[in-house]
Amino acid sequence: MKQTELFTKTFKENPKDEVSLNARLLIRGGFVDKLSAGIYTFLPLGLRVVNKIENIVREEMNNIEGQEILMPLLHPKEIWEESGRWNVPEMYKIKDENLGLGWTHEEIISSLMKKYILSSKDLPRYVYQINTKFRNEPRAKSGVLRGREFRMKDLYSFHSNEKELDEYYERVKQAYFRVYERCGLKEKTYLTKAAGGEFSESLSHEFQTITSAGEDIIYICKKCGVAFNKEIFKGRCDCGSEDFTEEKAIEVGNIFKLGNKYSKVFGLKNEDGSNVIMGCYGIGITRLVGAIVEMFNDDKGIIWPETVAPFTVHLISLDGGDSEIEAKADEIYGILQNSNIEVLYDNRNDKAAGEKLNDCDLLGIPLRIVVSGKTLKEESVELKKRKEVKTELVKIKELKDFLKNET
RNA sequence: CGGGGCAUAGUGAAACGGCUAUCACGAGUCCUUUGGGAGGAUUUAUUCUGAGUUCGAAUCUCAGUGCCCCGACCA
Repeated sequence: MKQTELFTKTFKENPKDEVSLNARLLIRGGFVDKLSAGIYTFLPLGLRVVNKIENIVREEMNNIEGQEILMPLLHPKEIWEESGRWNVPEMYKIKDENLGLGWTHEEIISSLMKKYILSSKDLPRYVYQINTKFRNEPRAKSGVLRGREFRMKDLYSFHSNEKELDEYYERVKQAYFRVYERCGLKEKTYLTKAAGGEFSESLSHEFQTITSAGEDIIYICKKCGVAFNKEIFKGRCDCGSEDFTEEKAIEVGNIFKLGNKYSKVFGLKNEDGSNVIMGCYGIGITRLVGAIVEMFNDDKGIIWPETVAPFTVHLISLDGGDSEIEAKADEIYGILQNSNIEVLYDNRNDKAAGEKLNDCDLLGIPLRIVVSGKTLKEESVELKKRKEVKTELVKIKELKDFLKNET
């Protein structure tokens, strides 16, 4: 993608009033535009990141036999009255209060499955969607970390008995860890025991990523590494230890054993009359974008992990209007494209070198390749990784092979 | 939902109740420029909305709206 054609814009100044680091960097870099508190447009750069993350999540859900569906966002009042959750504060109501905007989908999936699960022959079932959620937040804040409208993956599992749920629940846990690993968050993400909330009688598990931008407090057992959310923390770990570290963390996922709570309401039954057992599993996609930004940045901008970066290579032409250098940069752009490398090509010829380089740091694409008169004298280009300081010259002839080994 | 702060070009800022609301950057046009935000010329506003005080309001008062932060809440 040529940067002259890319629909976005970077900003030199931090947005006024915006304290949250992810909001500052995402807005300044032109990844997102804020329409209102907690309501964002994802511009091409930001959407590429969202899509990268969604695809990682999709692959991992498919790996545990999840099947993707897409549920509606307009929800009739009646279906929510079944479970008694029509009047919760989260619900945005529209159309004279006969429709609500979906803030979660237990009711919808349960009433759907009522038609498709007629006996234990139809079990187990694992279905998920990646979709928008609306939530009437009393206080949207912290950039994309807590929005009133956001992207979320929600997986629902249906089983004939508890044992089967328990087994699948463990598989989902592992799949979630693979998602966080692939997003670069593994070291800082802890499986955390938390309250079940209104969804579940038993406890739930959260996946909490340690960051000062987080709004939860968790206690991590120094002995066994299990974490506890402050809301249920009793000062003593299951392993017997009472030695903990306290951390601020952001909840990047949450899994629940719903048991028969919704199957009872919506009449999901096995042939012997017992209730179907359910689990549900959520990952906040756009929250993950924010968490990654909070985690990976420096004073110049974002440092995307390669797996979620909007592009792999940022090619920068410092040609000074010199048509020979420009032609050479075009040629290198072609080489990169032919190698199937996702490349953003800064071919702007009306920008000073400093502005291009600063934009490059702000956007945080993992690998920078500079073409200039200086490098062309050596028949080379200059490579620099965003997360490193050192640069190196690579002969243009050898570039293709070099990148094959790098990426 | 309680508490606090803020609201002026696209962005960031300035302006004692009083002169034509100022500056920087950005953006448009023309020229010169290109290794860390370069220079010149020129263009770029309903001071959030509504009411009030006053000879006179960006500035003071009241109400509303929006945004940010703390707390409460929170798949």
